[in-house]
Amino acid sequence: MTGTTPRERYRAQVRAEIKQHAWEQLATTGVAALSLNAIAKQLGMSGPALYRYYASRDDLLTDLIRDAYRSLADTIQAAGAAGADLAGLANAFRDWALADPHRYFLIYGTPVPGYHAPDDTAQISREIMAVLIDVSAAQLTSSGPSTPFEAELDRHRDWAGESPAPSAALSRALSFWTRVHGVLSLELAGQFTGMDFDPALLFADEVERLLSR
Amino acid sequence: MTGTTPRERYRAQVRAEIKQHAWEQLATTGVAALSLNAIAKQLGMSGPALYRYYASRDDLLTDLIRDAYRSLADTIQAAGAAGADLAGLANAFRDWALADPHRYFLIYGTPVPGYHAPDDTAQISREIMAVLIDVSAAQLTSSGPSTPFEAELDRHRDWAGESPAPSAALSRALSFWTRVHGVLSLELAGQFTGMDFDPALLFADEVERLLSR
DNA sequence: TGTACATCAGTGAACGCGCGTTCACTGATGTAC
DNA sequence: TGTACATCAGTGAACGCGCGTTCACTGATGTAC
Repeated sequence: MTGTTPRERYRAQVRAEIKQHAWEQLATTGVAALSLNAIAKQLGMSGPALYRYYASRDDLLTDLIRDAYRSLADTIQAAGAAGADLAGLANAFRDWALADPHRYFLIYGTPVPGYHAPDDTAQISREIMAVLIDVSAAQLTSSGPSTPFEAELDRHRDWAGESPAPSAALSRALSFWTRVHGVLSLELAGQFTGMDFDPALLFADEVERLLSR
Repeated sequence: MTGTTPRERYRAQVRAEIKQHAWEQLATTGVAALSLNAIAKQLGMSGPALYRYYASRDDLLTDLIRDAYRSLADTIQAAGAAGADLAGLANAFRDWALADPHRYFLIYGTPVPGYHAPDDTAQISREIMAVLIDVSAAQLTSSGPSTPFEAELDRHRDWAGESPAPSAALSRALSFWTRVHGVLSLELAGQFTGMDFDPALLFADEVERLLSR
């Protein structure tokens, strides 16, 4: 902490309050209806006052998205550092998503035409992927027969950075991501409503099959 | 066709034009910005004129959603009737989604708080699921060891209707759905941007592993 | 085939709303000497 | 410790916009005799 003045602390606190109300609004009315004026009203302030804290509506939205990414990356990295295997990572993922579905959809939901996510989220995305790859690599037992997709990954693996992981690990990390997202996003969207099985079991099933292949 | 009068034909045609422009607007500005006034302007009509064709904005949106569901169900049923196996169904799914990503997200995307899909879409959803279950059952070779999730499905299978399919088929149909959606939705949302592998191979890989388990 | 009437598509004005954002201003808080 | 000044949070008025929706009306199209 560089010497924080009272004013700086106050600013940070108000920004936090704005964000908190923004999340509530996101949950009740959706991302499209996120409104600076409405937040100001909830805070008991006039609309223009918020412009002391955010340059525009998009600026606030960007901050929310960045926070969501950062929070997810921290969660996954913590699980990885604690020695979690793929099943453990999956559970961390799921718990994080269930804790706040709107935050999950802010990252992985329907893209909003015209809105471009800030560049640094791509970096955070790679951080998450790096953990998935590491844990996948550690959990690989036999190399097994290489698939067409793994051959493809041998040719296109720049996105994995300098990772020395075999393409089987990259392939498994991608499968992990898509399977976790597949079950989670349908569950959070309520697509299983009316089928009263426990989504957690379907989720666990999908993750478990990542290994036995 | 019950005797269609010229007026009825005209009405149907204008409704179709409205929907067509609605889809274009959906693609360029997103579902939240779908606006009757804007569509009217594109059609060269005044705003209130559209109320001859749709009772409200939600009414139009509901019609779009219903059409999207119906189109997907028709596609899947046609593939099933043509004797497609799971890989064939998956390709039909993917082709349909790639043909119009916004239509896909209208069904499977981030739910809009406060908006409730029309009841008959649930029925169409079951039609789709019925095809997945049938094809899964036909393609089952050995019953194999029952999983915890299949045991769960033995207890909760009302959603599958009167289907005589074994729970292994239900389980496989659900895996099919979540895997297909997992890869497809991330691909369509542009989450693979920057990783230049071919998403089709990842997709095929995930579907293929449904069988070898 | 022609006339009288009913139906219905489309218009323009209007209402009330909330939005993002700008601007000139007030009043409180912090800083420098 | 006190005074002079700079900084900055917040206000209220205002602008322009587009939205969904209602309403009374015009004019064209179809129907019945």
